Amino acid sequence: MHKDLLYDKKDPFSLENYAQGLLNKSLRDLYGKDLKNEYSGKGKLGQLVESLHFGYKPNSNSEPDFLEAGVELKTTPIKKNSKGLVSKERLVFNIIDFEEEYKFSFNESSFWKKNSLLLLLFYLYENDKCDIDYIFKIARLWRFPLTDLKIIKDDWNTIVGKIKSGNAHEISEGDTLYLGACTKGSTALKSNRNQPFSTQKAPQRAFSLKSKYLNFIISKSLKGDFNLTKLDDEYLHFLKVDNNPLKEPSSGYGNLFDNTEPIIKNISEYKKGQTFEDVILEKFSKYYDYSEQELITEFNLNINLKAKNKNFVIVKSILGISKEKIEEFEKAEIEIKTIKLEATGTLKESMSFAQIKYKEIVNEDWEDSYWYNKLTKRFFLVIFQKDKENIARLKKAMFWTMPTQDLKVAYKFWTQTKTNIKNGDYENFWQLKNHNICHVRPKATNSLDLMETPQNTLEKKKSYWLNSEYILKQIQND
DNA sequence: GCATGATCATGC
DNA sequence: GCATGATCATGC
Repeated sequence: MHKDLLYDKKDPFSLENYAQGLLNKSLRDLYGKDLKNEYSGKGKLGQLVESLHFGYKPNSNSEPDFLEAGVELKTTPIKKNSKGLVSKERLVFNIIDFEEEYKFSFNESSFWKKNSLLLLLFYLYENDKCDIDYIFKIARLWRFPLTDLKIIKDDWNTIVGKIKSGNAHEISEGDTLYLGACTKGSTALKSNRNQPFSTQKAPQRAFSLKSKYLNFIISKSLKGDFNLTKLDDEYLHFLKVDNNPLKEPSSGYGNLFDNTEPIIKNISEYKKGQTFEDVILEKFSKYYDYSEQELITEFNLNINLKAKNKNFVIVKSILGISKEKIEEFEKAEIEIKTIKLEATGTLKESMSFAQIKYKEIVNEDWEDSYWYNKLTKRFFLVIFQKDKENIARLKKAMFWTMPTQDLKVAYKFWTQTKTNIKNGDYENFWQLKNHNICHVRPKATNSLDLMETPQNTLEKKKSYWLNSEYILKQIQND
C-alpha cells in the first residue's frame, strides 16, 4: 500500500499519530526485510524514517517536509544519564544562507518558514548499536510556546544582525540563548562561505536548538504532556508585530521541572523593543551598589556569607525566582559567574573551570571538547567590587560570550594542552604569564590529590582557567 | 607585586 | 568522596 494512504498528509495530528507507530520500536523491527545493506551505517536515520516509515523521498529544500501540513520532521537522539533521559546533542535545522536570510523578517525567514511546526522523533542512542536498531521513545508535534518564541525571535535577530554588519565570520553559538548558529560541515576550512557585507569568508552555520532546551521538551513529553501550543490570534499577532507588548496572557507551558521557574511568565512583561537580556539587566541595575549583606537583608535570605551557592541565591532573588532553578537560564545553558574586583578596580583571581580529564581530552575533537563547548556558551557575569571598607558591592551584571578571535587562541591553547598530555608532559602547560587568555593551573584538595593519565600514571589535578587580566578586559569592554 | 601553586569549605 | 567555587600562601 502507498504509505501516504496511512496518514493524512495535510493534517499535523494525523502525522503525529502515524509517527507514534514508531514508539518502542526500531526501524529494523518494522522494516527489517526492506532494509538494504547500503542503508546500514551512520548518521542517516532521519532520512531512513522519511523514506521507510513515511514513504517519501527526503528533501533539503526550504519548505517544510510535509508542505500541506506545514510540518517539519526532525529525528534526534536522547541518551540515558544519571538523571534519566536527556538530549544527546543540539537539534540542527537548515543551513543559514548568509546571502539571503538577512533580507527577510523573522516571520518570512527560512528558519520560520521551515520550522514553525515540528514533528519531533526522539530515539534512544546507545553506544554500540547500529542506527536502524535505535528505539524510538517520543514522537510529538512541537510548536514553540510564545514566551520561548520571543527569545528565539530575538536570537534570530542577533544572528541576522551579525550578517548585516558584515560579521558572519564572528558568529558564535554563545551569542544567543535558545536558537543557536552552530557550525556545520566537514572541516571549518572546506565549509567557508561568502557573506554579503564583508569580503571575509565565514564558516558555514546552521540554525540549531540548544541541547538543554530539548531537555525541556523531553521532560514535558515523558510526563505525558503533549499539548500543542495553539496558533491563536495572540501568536499570529506576535509574529506580525515586532516587539509589541501583548495584553492577553500567554498560554506558555508552565514549569517543566517542579523545581524550575521562568523569569518571564508572560511576554507582556517586555517593554517595547526589549530583549530578554535587556529585562534581566534592568532588574539587576536596580541593585547596583548594594552590598552582599544588604542584598541578603533586602530579600530576607537565610544564608551565610560563606555559603557556596550564595551568589546564585542572590541572583535568583534579584530575578524574582523562588524555586531552585531559572528556566530560561537552564534552557539557554547560560553559565553564571561571579567576579570580585578589588577596590582599585583590579582583578586578583583568574576564573577556574573544570579539572582537565587527562584520559578524555586526548580523544576529544575541538568542536566536541569540554573547552570549546564551555567557551561557546553565553555567560552571565555578576560583578562585585570591594569598597574602601572592603565590603563587596554589586557593581554590574552583563552577558558575555567569548569573541571568535579569542576562541582561536583558546583553540591553540587546547591543542597545546592536548599535545602535552599525549606526550606525557604535565609540567609545561600554558601559564598565566605566557599568553593572554587562558592557562592551566592546579586545582585539587591538596598536592596529593591525583588523577590517572593516558600513560596510566598519576598526576596532580589541574584545571582550565581564564586569565584574570583577560576577564578584566572583557568587563571593561562592555 | 605578582605568578603560580596549593588548599579550604561547601554541597551534591 | 570528590568536584567546584573561592581564596590563600609562597617565592621569585
